[in-house]
Amino acid sequence: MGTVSKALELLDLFTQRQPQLGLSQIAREAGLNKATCHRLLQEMEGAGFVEQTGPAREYRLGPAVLRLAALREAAVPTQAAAMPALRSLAEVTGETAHLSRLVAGRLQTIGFAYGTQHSMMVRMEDADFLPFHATASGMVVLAFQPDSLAAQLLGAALPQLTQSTATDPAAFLSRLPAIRARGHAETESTFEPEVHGLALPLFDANSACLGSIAVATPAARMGPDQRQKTLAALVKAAAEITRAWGGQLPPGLETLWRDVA
Amino acid sequence: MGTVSKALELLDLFTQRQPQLGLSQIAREAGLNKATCHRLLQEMEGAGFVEQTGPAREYRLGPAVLRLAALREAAVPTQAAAMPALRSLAEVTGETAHLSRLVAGRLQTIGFAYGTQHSMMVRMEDADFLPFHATASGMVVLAFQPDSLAAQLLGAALPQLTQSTATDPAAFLSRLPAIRARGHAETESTFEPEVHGLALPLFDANSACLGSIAVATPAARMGPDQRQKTLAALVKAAAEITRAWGGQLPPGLETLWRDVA
DNA sequence: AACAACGGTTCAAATAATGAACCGGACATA
DNA sequence: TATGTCCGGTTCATTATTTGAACCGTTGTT
Repeated sequence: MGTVSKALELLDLFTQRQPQLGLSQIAREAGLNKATCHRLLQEMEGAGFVEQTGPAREYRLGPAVLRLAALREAAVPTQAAAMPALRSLAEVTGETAHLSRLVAGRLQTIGFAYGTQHSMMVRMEDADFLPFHATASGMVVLAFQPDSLAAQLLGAALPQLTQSTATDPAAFLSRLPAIRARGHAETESTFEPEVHGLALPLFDANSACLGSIAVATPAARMGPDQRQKTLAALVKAAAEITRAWGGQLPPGLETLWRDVA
Repeated sequence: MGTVSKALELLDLFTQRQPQLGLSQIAREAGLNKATCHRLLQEMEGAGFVEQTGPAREYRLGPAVLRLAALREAAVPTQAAAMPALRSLAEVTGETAHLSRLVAGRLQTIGFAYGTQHSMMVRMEDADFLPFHATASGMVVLAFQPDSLAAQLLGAALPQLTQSTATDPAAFLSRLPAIRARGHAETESTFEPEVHGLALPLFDANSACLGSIAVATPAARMGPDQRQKTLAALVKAAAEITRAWGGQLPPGLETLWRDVA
């Protein structure tokens, strides 16, 4: 792996929960030598991608990334184009809707919206990575990848997040064709107890699946009626976002979804 | 210069006007070998920082930057914290307000807002770099840097953008003390003909100037009354943003601004 | 006083980056 | 159709950079 990849991987260590990291911690988590990390961080600091804060000299993401994101959104308005459909989805279902897409082999949260009816909601965090094996989003995205790619993205070690989490990669992969045939993925309590997930795939212009749209519901509120309503709203939102992104549904899926709605 | 810096510099080539670039063009503009560029871009593509589009195989910024920007804003809500004051500034003055900050030795546009009264406005673009020598924002930021840093940031070659643009670095630098004493910078037709600029500095917790807030007005609309109104609104907005950012005005400036308003 | 963890630095050894030349294809010109 | 040019991409011997164990000074704890 080249130096540049190593440097960019360091940026992945920053999360909502750990927005600031010390040098030693970065080196530890990245599995790199402290001196190497220091040099890489120096270079990235010079470009404004990270900055050092306060007396503890911790590192955090720098202001240069704001410019890049603004340019990206201006060139390819992925998030902005999807938000109306996402908000409408949250409103109609009354639940938490979220959007994720495949970025460099991981599933990245792009946006989310809350419904307004209920006081108890499934909480989402922006800019997170979702585990493929424990979320409806991850499952549906994997289900619509070529088999070998799906196995590769899934990886070998599946952390057990709840009692219901799948932990055997082979068993997990064997369930993907059924998801593909159904056109959506459904989970309950695989990511967090009492959280129900329902996800549909999103496609690019070549009918390749590059993300998903999903609704997360407290399990107690998910019955047959709510499930039907959620599915119908998801189909509508998925079609709208795919259109907004200039995507193309793979053959068969359109009719499959039409029956649901 | 290290490999990482070279790679990150490639990202600077992408702008609003050139959101997509071919390999040869990137190599040319960056002054690097084509093979080197190709390898750097490959690595960045693997991390989702750039992606290749269509049959021409041009490169553009990738979706990974969105996550970083979201995290940055969550950790340090620079833009979000400043937008209310910026919008209010645009509304009160009726003109185009914009906010910029120093990032890796350049002045980067962070946000802007338009007034609503007029149909003719000075147009702004987000995520641009502003020239130090031809904008009120650039001048006021330089004026509040240590002398040696100001000279370094300014550089040696000052492109002549209009008839009124300053082109001699030494002469330009000699005017900075007066700007610092006045507490604001003013330009007319130095960046683009018939555009008047008025800018105030913004400060961090150590009273170091890290950016500016400015109002751009069509020269035809800028008279004594409008100028006074704009200055007063700028003082208010600058104080508000400095406070929101946890900044500290340098001694003397507060009283200086109080007289203006 | 002893210890551990921190951020940061050093320098010989190991490794990765570099770039001139090259390839095949697309396009324009003649 | 022949010729030339520019494109994205690749190759590989040469070169220069990256690497990491050991180190430094500081800080906070026991």
